[in-house]
Amino acid sequence: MSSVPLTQFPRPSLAVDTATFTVTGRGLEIVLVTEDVGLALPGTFVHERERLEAAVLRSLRTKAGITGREPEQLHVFDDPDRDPRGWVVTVGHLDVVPGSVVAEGLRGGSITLVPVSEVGVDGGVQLPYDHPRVFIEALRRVRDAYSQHPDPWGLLPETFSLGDLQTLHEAVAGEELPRDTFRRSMKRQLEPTGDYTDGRRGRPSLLYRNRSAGHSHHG
Amino acid sequence: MSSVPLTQFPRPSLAVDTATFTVTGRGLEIVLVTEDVGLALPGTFVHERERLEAAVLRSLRTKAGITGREPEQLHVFDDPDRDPRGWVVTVGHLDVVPGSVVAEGLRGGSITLVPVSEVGVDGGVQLPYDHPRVFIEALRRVRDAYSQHPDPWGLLPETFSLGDLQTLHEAVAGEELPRDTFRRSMKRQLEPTGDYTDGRRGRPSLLYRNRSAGHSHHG
DNA sequence: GGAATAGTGTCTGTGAGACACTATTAG
DNA sequence: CTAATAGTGTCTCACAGACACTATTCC
Repeated sequence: MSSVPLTQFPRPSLAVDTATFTVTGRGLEIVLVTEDVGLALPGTFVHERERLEAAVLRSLRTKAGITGREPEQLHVFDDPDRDPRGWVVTVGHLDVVPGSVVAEGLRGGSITLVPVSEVGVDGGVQLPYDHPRVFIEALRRVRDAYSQHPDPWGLLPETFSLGDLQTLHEAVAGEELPRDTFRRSMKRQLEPTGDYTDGRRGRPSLLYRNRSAGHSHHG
Repeated sequence: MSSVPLTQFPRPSLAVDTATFTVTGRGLEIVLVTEDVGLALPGTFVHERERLEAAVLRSLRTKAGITGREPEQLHVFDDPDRDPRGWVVTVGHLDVVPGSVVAEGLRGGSITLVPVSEVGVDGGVQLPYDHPRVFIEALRRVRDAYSQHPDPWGLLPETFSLGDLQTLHEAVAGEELPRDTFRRSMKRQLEPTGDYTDGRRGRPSLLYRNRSAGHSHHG
């Protein structure tokens, strides 16, 4: 970067698009909003001197009526012809929120939840623009993170049983997981609280908490 | 993204910075150029309707005198105060090139090679701006890729011995690797040619080639 | 022969996956 | 009691790491 005045260079419009996931009784779902082109990832242009993360949170709040948590950058889409209105560079993002957070948006009718298995397939929902690539990369990252850590985005409450955890992981992975292997690999990363569940059917189960409270879905 | 005219939004300047690695007799090194602020990663502003990859290759060619190969996006740096000249958003990139490619730039005196172990340490080279973060993330990715694949960026010639490959991997990793484990894990991913080295000291070794010719340093 | 490099065989520990069994609760 | 869930023990397989040995070449 040299010392040429900045005004000498034409500048692109900068936008963000966000793949937001949540887990419901139906499994892993993605949050979509209705645009001119149909169902799409919520996005917005970045305001002057606004941070990308702030733009993501703003778009989730105003377009989807939900409170984002920790937007994570995925990839920059820079095809100069990707938007017919002009030169627009978009940064794809990822976020994961608990079901309670999307409830408001759902009541308001501003968002649509779609199971990830129905995105991009025949008879399912087709996303516009570069959104399919954002979706695919975001889904890959979420599944990667959950295959290595108990609860990278803190979807579960402070304490939880291994059964709760496995139900969550199976929703994210979209398939059943072997029970014994799952428990052994997860127990290493969890801290037993000494308390037990009760009131449920079957034998009460030990409650655990995450060993390292801080989130870290990197690596 | 709504249908509001694009001109309604202020736009940031868009730039790229690239951490380019190469392997020399001294090990893994990074390509730096001299700017007002001292040694820095080569970078440039993105021209109108130019792709990020094209801007990266252009900056490597004009500032470093080297031919880039496959720039890969790392991360967007969006702190509005990161550049005193105004609102500049930078996309950090990564590339890895063979030693032969940097030779021209070295003769021209436009670049400086610095061993990665001397970047960011006391008594070593301090990078300006966000460049330390680009460097660290880029180094992590290169080491990750080489710990899983034989030669993700094709630094070795078409055929090579396991000894050559191990020397390369030890340069990248910055540490010695266990010989037997290294060979067994790599042999699975390589195809023996049936030919042997000759003219070297010691027992001649089988030559291998990469099983899948195409590059893929993703995952 | 000695130094240097290449290649192989074997043992141990760890962890994944499969399978089976016991334990504790609700109804 | 049965159904349902939780928890444990054991076996096998694959692979990493350590170690030791043999093989082939240059000097």
